[in-house]
Amino acid sequence: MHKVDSQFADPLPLDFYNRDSVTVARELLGKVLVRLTPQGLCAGRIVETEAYLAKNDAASHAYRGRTNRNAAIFGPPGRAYVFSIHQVFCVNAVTEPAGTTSAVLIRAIEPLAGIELMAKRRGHVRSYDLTRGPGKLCQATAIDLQLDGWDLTRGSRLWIADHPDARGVTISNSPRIGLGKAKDPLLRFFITGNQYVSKSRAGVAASE
DNA sequence: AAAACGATCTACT
DNA sequence: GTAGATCGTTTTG
Repeated sequence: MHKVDSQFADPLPLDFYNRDSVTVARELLGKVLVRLTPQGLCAGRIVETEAYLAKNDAASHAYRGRTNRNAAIFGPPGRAYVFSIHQVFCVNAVTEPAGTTSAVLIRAIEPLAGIELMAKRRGHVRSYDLTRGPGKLCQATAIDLQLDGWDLTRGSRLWIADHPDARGVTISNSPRIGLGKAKDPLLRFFITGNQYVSKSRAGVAASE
């Protein structure tokens, strides 16, 4: 088995996720998404997130009730919610206590480790396209439906850790992506100026 | 059983 | 900046 690089070894604890989605979405920026497979370890710094709220959030997958697909977001925090759409997968971190339906979508990461492996999975694309986008980062790190409901606090297969060189990040936010979402509150968060943040959707409201 | 719907991506101009 | 591909999941008849 591959030895986990000690700088990424400690998963964020349950308490980190057991808070409201907006707080978790903001604080996930700068953290490191870690994926361990038999092929090796991949890791990337989270640079873009999007919060989905428990109640009155028509954009949430849980808004119209529980189904087989969205069961994970009705469960406890600190788990992954993975779904497929348009031939790709997207990954969320479930937040707030079990029974609520909040989550944070991971929209982009900046590659830190296992870059060769990620590039192999993605095929030949320009470097900044490697993990810029929720579907792309899942392809690069081999996240699929097998990880739906996975416990992110276990520190195996898939987890999130502190950045080894913790430093302040400058955060901005902007409306959600997608049609009809323009009037939504500012629930998409990203690290200002990072090349792996979605282009053409630059932030509107600086904060922090 | 059929139809509709995207928390997307790529390839254009 | 936008059109079109594409398919698993959900909803409807």
